[in-house]
Amino acid sequence: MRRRRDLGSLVFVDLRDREGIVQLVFSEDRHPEVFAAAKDLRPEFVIAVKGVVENRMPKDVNPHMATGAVEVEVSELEVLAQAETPPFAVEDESLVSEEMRLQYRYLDLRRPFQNARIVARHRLAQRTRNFLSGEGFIEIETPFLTKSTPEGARDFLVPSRLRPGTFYALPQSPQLFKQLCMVAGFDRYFQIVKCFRDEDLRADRQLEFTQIDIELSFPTEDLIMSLAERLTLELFAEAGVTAPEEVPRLTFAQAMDRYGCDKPDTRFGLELKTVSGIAAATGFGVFRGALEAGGCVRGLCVPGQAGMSRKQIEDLNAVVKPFGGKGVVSLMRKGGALAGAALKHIGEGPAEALLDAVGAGEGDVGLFVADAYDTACACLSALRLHFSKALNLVEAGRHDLLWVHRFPMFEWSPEEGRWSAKHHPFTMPAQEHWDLLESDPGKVEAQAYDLVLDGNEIGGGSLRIHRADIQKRVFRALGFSEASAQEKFGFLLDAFRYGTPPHGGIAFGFDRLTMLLLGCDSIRDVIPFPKTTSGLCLMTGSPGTVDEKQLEELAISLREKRPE
RNA sequence: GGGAUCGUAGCUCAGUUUGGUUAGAGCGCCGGCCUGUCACGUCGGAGGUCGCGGGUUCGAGCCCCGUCGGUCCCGCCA
Repeated sequence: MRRRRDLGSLVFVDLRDREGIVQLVFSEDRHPEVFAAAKDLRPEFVIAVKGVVENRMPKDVNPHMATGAVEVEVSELEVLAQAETPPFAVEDESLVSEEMRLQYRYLDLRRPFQNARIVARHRLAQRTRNFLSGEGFIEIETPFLTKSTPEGARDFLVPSRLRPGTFYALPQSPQLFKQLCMVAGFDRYFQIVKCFRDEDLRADRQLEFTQIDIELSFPTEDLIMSLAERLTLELFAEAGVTAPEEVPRLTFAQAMDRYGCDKPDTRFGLELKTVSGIAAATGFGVFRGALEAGGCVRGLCVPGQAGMSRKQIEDLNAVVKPFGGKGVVSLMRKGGALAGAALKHIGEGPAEALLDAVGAGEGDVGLFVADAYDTACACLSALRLHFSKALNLVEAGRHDLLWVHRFPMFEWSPEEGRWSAKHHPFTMPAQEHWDLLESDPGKVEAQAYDLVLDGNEIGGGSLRIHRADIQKRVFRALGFSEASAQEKFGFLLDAFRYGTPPHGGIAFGFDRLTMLLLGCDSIRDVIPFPKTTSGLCLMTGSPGTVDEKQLEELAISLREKRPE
């Protein structure tokens, strides 16, 4: 039960279940035998009642309540379980810190709106299963206790008792197994499956999370994209969210050029422009320095913001700082004249040209960042998002889906002094770039694609390498020796020797997608029992220490963590 | 690994700027009254290691150092 309203010789009780609420009436006149017991009812008691469902008198109807026209006149009452006063009211309206919600997660989940999110998640999962089954995919389970692989995220390790000193790893994704399903002739595979990555958490990242994992044989990029789009639209429909009419495709290079980001939010403009040519013609040291170092000058126009205060402009530097930006140069057209702190260094003529280049008219401000291309992109992308929030530029109810594809195959890792796979090492390089694998790995494009929803990556995949010779060349480009490739992935290379269909697939971040479709701000809201950003479960207290006996059985001895 | 921010009653918060008598509010809780409530009303009451540890001071919720925990971000997350 939810709440009791005691009017003396008349007691009302709201009775709640998963479906909703109904009002019970305990009347001293009509049922004195149960009336006394009703006085002792308290919130969260579990009760069973018998009574007659009656229409309320017209004046007593509650129009705000789905069941407000009826009530149950109770003649028998049994208290199945009493309840202590909960630490917070089990009501949608009660304000509770997330710490409390996570500590008493079962009470938080009991709240109708939170309960509904978990039910909605179930519906999305079921819709996924039905859709993919209908498309001829079969759900195949893959192991959680598997082998640690290099590349990618940190693994969670599970010690083996039967072979002391050895460890299983929990899968970062079922990637290798789904490819082996293709080798095994399953043709179309899917799975709604937990993945484990021992990395730092965020509002949209958990240590364990759920993917909709899909793989098929004899694919093309178009085939996979079209399948993924149809699945996504099914899920939009299930969630009751209006889907966008088209799903445009951008190459990675185009996305960086226009938005400075590989998962752009396209629901608002503020597109980026490169103005290096104009900037080079000025004597401005900030511009010259960046250009001489091989960088660029890029900018964007924020309409109608020429009136920003000096402090607001100053604060923009703080927006770009976390992304390695040194600062933002701003120019305004205000009252027919130019303004901006750097105007005197840039000069009126070049300033006009810069503002023209980003499309800034009267009342607008142009913001410019001079830096290495990647840094400039990151800073301007951050500025785009900053202004979209500050100026509320996203139209309510609008959702944009788009593909970003043809990612670079490799990115240079300065720490390790080698190339590393941007997607993963099993991604098929574009065929016309195979010759560059040895000569110029940085120019190789991958047949990989990400699906982006409102600036969030909700899915990503690729066509895979199905030929052992290409796979070996990619491993070599990544700096794996023949021996280490064989040791880590030998089973995959072996499998490829026995006839492997071309294959490819995609994986959706199911939690993240659910979060976005339900309009939640945190992935934790759609996960029944999530962990905090420091990886703790406040309800169970995990992770925890274990008995010496358990460690002994595993032949594990603990040692002090070495100071960094 | 780094940055920001928060931690005061069961819950949500004010009080910290400028150290000073007995730390407050709303909700909840407990008790009384109430026959049409549905955020019931009304009268009364209880309830505090100010996250924890140390320091400065005649005196610390308030200042300093450390630590634990929540949240957000950078790095990281193929």
